[in-house]
Amino acid sequence: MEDHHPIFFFDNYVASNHTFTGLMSDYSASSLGFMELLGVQDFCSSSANSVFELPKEESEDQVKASPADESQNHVISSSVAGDSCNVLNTPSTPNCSSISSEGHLHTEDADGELVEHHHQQQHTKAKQQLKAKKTSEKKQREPRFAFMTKSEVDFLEDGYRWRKYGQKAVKNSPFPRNYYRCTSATCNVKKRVERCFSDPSIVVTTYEGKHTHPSPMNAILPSPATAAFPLPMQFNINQSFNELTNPSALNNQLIDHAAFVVQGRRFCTAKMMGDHQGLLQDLMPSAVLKQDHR
DNA sequence: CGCGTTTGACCCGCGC
DNA sequence: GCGCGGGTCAAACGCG
Repeated sequence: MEDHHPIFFFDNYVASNHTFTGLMSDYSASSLGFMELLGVQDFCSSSANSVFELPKEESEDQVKASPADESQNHVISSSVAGDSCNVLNTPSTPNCSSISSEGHLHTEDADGELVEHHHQQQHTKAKQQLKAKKTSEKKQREPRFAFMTKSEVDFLEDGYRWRKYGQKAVKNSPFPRNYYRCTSATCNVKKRVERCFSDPSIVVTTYEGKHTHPSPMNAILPSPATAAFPLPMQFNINQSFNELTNPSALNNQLIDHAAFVVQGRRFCTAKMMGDHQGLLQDLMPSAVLKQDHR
């Protein structure tokens, strides 16, 4: 491993019992320039249905304030109050089992309108059934985990195979949001990728759900380097996602104490930093700590 | 031909 | 109720 020492900047840190929400920057210059993990946002909480999200405006503000272009020196300002983290009981996308159930309805419509009408009836009926089913089910969003990445490429390789299933324009942004699903048959993990409009160099990637299978690329990924970064817990980011989004993990300190290895570079959560490098030990909401070891 | 992407339509929740 | 915005579907299309 190279002997570069990551320098972390923490802004807008918001602490809660089980979660880390904040922005984290790694200023260690990478000769590869592959990417920099700028933020880690954990959308999971210890209570099952709650989802942590940064309100859009605030997260925009956080990133917006990058000062006059110091290439490597992307400082994220903090004008956000400590409660920038909302707890939402988000209703949404249940694991709907029969969205595509209308396929068998297609008939040879030789009878024109009649068949079409019949088709429509069945169609709407199916929809109503779907709706009834949906409303009766407890709406529950899968755990989500998002991070911001400084990268030139939108789609960051993470070891899994994804199929794009949608693209939407984002309000007030010239950059679209892309929706991906894991291609593995039994796996319903989703991934959302969008570029931050206020800083186009930043890519926001959001994962939702848990992989039910190992990464097909596990074998060729670099192993976490422990020597230069002696942290008790290190994850390869491709493997750690399941752990981070595993509900059982939420009850211990995996979330708070998480370190990532991305392309051989090391990242960790603020708590991890605090405990192991003497930084951020007495975190106040919205605390700002800037250390520059350049 | 199989698999992935594109893209317009549709669905749904939410705020007014 | 209506419009808006986000999320998803699925037919058409492209590519190897």
